[in-house]
Parts: sequence; C-alpha cells; structure tokens
Amino acid sequence: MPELPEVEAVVRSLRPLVRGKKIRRCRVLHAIAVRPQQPAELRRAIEGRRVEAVARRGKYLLLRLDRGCVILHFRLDGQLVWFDTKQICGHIDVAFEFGDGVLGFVDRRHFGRVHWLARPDDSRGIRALGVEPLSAAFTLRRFTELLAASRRPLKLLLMDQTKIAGLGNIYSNEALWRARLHPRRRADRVAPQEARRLHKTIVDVLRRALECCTHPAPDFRDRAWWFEGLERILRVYGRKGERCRRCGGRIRRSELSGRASYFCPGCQR
DNA sequence: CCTGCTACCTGATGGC
DNA sequence: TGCCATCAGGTAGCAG
Repeated sequence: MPELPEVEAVVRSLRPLVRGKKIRRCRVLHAIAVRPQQPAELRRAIEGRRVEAVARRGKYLLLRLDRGCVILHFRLDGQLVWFDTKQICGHIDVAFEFGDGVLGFVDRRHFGRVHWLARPDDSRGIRALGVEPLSAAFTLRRFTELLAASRRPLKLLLMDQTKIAGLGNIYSNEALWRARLHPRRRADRVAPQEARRLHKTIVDVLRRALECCTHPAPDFRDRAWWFEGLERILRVYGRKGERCRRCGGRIRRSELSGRASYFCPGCQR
C-alpha cells in the first residue's frame, strides 16, 4: 500500500471504524513488524488507550491515542484488514482488538512497521518529512525553491520524502509525464514555465488518484480487497513499449537509482 | 549537508 | 512441470 493517495483513502475509511474506540488488547503475531521496538513495549503502551484521531503524514498513518500515538507504515505491501469478531484468520502481523472487532496490520513481506511513540515527531522518518503536496503550504514558490536547491535528477527529488512527502515511484513518473519533463532532467535546470507545469501536475495527479482510491472506498472487511481502476488513470507507469497517448512515441523503461522510471522519449525533455 | 547504494523480505511472473 | 532470474507501489543506514 503505497503512496499518498492510497494511504489517505485508507485513513478516511479507517477513521469511522476506530475513532473514539478503546484498544482493549494488542497482539503482536510477528515481532518483525514492530522492530526495533519490543512487542511488550508496544502492547503496554497502547492497551487500554482510546483512539482520538486517525491522520496521515506523508505515507505514514497515525492513530492518535489519549496517550501517545501509533504510527503505521505500509512500505510496499502492508495492508489493513478488519474482522467483526475476535476470530481472526490468515497472516496477521499485529492485531488491535476493539470492542466490536479487530483491526489487523498485514504485511507478508515484513517491510511495513507499527510503532508506538509519545509524539509523532519522535519518529525520525516523520520528523524529516517535507511539505504535504496537497496542502496550502505546497506553493509554486516553495516548489521552485526546492528545485533550485537540488542538482539531482527531477524524479529523485520528487521521490525524496524529506522534500515532498507522499510522492512515490508511480506518481512521480506520472507527474513528470504530464508535465512533459524527463525524469533525469537536473532539478536546478528546470525553467520557471516548466516548474509551474510540474507543480500543477503533481497536485493534479495526486488529486485524481485520491478520487480514484476513494471510489469505491477501501473495504477492510474484504481480505482480497485492493484499489481498483488505478491502472486506468496511469499514463506511463508500467507501460513500457506502449504508445504514448500524447505523441505516439514508445514508452521506455530505465533504471534510475535502482527504481524503474517510465517515460516517453518523444515528448519528455 | 548532500547524494547514492545496499539491505531488508516474500511472492508473483515469465523465460527456458 | 520445474527452476531460475527478475521484478515489486519504500525507507533506513551507511559511506564518500
């Protein structure tokens, strides 16, 4: 479960499910999911606590409790599931038991994490996060300053969570395609006009994806549930060899710092 | 400080 | 069918 729109959609579905409710019990079934914390430490901190709010920061999901908070990060494959009864089944890493059901954090690959912290900023990852791209703080001016200060390829800057929080591999590729900018273009060599385009496409692509992710809304009761229709809105990601919808060129895939970049060599400069 | 590389895990998929 | 290589939406940690 991955980038900002998906996490935001999960937050919105989870909120009515757990807000105001007490975590009666927490079970850590795979200790790796809470590493480097100890399972007992997590359990002791959150059992008996009430969930006061469900929020998102970058790709982190935050459960604010009446004392401290739980932060979840889904990395590549993490997911949430909900059981209406205490009977849980399947691979669950961490289970949060409420009065009316159980919330499970699932991640077969064990990249995802669940931590308890006194304050969100006690997480180095959260503390370091950059601007929220769907907030009012993400102004063109702020974006232009970020670009000017970096000599890295555009795509790496877009994916840098300490600069902009929430863009990942899919949506950075998509935003660049929409702005007709090459993933390897040096950030500090982007012209003002191009910066304006990219700023707009970042916001547009995230809004569009969020719209898609919330219709239909995530259904944690369905274990097989996953976001539908996202491929429909993607123009380059995963489309190696296909025709570019804008200029008819062939979409290329190349590796950039270990991650797949998809772009159209015909119209992205 | 900035940047780039690797490790961390497991499952799905495709070529031979 | 079986095996092997490759790929996957992310980040932390470390070295230069």
